[in-house]
Amino acid sequence: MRNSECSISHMVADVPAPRTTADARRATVLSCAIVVFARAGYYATPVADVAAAAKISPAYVFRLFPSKLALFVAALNACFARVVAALEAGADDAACDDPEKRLAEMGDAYARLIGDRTLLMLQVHALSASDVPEVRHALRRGLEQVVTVARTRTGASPAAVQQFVAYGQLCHLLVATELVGTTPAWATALTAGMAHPDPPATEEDAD
Amino acid sequence: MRNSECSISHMVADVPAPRTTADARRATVLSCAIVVFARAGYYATPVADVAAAAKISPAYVFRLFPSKLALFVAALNACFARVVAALEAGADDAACDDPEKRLAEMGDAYARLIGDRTLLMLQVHALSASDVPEVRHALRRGLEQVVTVARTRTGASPAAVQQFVAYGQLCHLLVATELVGTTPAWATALTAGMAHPDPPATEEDAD
DNA sequence: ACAGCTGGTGACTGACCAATCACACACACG
DNA sequence: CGTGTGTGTGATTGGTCAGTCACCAGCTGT
Repeated sequence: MRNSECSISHMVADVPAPRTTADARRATVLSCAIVVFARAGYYATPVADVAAAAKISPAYVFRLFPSKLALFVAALNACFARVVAALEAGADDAACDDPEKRLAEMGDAYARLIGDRTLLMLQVHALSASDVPEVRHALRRGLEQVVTVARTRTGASPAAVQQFVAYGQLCHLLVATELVGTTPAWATALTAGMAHPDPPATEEDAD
Repeated sequence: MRNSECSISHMVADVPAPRTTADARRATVLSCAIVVFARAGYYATPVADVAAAAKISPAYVFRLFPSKLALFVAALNACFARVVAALEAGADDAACDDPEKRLAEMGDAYARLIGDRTLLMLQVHALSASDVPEVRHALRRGLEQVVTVARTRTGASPAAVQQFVAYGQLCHLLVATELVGTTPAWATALTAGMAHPDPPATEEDAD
């Protein structure tokens, strides 16, 4: 039944990761966790779903991460790391020195990043699970990074940073309620000026 | 073991709500559901907790509401009804005719309403559970009411309404992460100008 | 008193799920 | 070949929870 010797090439994607280091596995599990947790949130997604996405057994997830909570917090931290990186890249793109301009460029970069709902929904779910201390602390750390990078990399005023975060939250609301694609006339006031990249349709909305 | 005949009066507070109509019960269960669901969210709170808060058996909750989902959606609708009522009251309080002023008054009314985190957190949890169609639709209906009342009762511009909702969401973020009471210096930019009434401490934070 | 109706519950079930553990497999290095 | 080390899993367990059902208890009309 083994296919070691019969290494004919029509057996594709059968043993996807035959042997890796635990660290590499942890990284892939983390990426899968971001995607899977972003779908239904912390409480509604069993670790078995993450394991299936990473194509390993549920038991091994618990060897790579001490608990479901630790896995979720790690995924949340990775999520914020990506967000901060995108924000910094956006700030770098802005050649202009005007703080408002640079902040607007950052906003565009964020809008581009969350074209797929993944990183956005993970933050929404984390906010909902913020009664768990570890989640709340991770959330605050992430928000601190965002505020810091917005302040230092653009030189914008506190009020501008506040508005930046507020409209980011508005964006979360509109995307989560699916008010971006089909705007029902009463919501045109809310979606106005929201620079959302037109056709998301990346391949992760399969299934 | 029964205490039917030995109805001596030292058994106080034993049968707290001896007999009511089902409609009255439904109303109390709904109020309790708002409070209890606001604590940990839809997936993390069993209906038994709502039943305990309403001092009835879990089985009876399922007689009063067809399912846990229906109960949650009903609680969410009641939540938005209270929010809209508070917003309208705030608009009525503003004697001024200036749209910006009236909207600001509405914002103050909202800040006052969510002095206790209950209605706020329920909205946060609902947003996290918005992948459930019924929840998402209830959320959109609630948001529609909020936008409509903000537009019609203040006459504010669409951009002002958008900002109103955006800063409401920012308020949700700050309260959920407990960034309002102890602001860690990096977050002063975010909490600046947030008119949060100082001592919440209503009696529902007992237990 | 008895029937019929409505408020209310104990006890159960079937499913799901986090976490554990003994074990299997692959590769080292001697 | 044997022993050790690290990758990976099947099977299980203990617990929780949504939803159901048979049943009880009080009220009303006759």
